Amino acid sequence: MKREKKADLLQGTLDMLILKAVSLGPLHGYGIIQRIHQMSGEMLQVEQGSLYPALYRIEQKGWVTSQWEVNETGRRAKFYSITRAGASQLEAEEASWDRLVLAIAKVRQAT
Amino acid sequence: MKREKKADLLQGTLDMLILKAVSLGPLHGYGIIQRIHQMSGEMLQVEQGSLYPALYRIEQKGWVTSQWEVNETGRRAKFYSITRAGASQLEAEEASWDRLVLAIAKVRQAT
DNA sequence: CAGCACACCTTGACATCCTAGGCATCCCTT
DNA sequence: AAGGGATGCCTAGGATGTCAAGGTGTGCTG
Repeated sequence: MKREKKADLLQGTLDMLILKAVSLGPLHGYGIIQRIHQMSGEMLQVEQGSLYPALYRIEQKGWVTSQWEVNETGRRAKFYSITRAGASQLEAEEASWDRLVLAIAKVRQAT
Repeated sequence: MKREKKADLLQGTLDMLILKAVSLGPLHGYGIIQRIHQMSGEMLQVEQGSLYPALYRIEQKGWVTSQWEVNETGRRAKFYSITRAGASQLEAEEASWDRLVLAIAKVRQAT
């Protein structure tokens, strides 16, 4: 089983992406994947095996809440909504991301 | 043992930082930590327990070579030099990083 | 009715990172 | 002279997050 080294997105960024996607309005898991894919201009592809554990994790931390509903096509799906705590977590992660991007930019511009 | 959630830098960025630091000239492990710290404007702090395994990994992949030398203060230290393969790996990782930063920026600007 | 998209979930493997140690040398201060 | 701190290397163990690969079921469409 040759493990191709993957790492599409870096560890730690997924929570931020999910929170961002959900912050635009309640959404179910499958839709979150699509929304992130679309928002990123088809650059980011979140795997289901990454998403569902992440959603569980995030819900445990109180950043989102979930409830089963029926979507517009008549299928049942678990809709996630962002909480107040989730919104501030999103802010914090975005700020942290900005700091990291800045720091790495500094390293890269060094001669 | 309460594990404080850390994750100073994201997984996957360390190799790039090390390669960048070494690309400016041969350097030993301890110095790499200091150089990254300094280049980042004191924002990034690489732990020794992260660095040395990473260096071993990177050397195995042929991206750096090492040899014991004596530095200007008379201490023996293992100096790492970047290889041709390491240089192109650095380029690839920087390009990949740019793509990720761009993709996440797109997600974040979505309304 | 076969196949695909939708929608959920779990398991196991894996890489990477951090904490927390250990070891040795040199220099500075007390 | 002793002690501590900085320099310099390393390892072991555990925590985490992601991915590949599987499984389940429903509804639509050709």
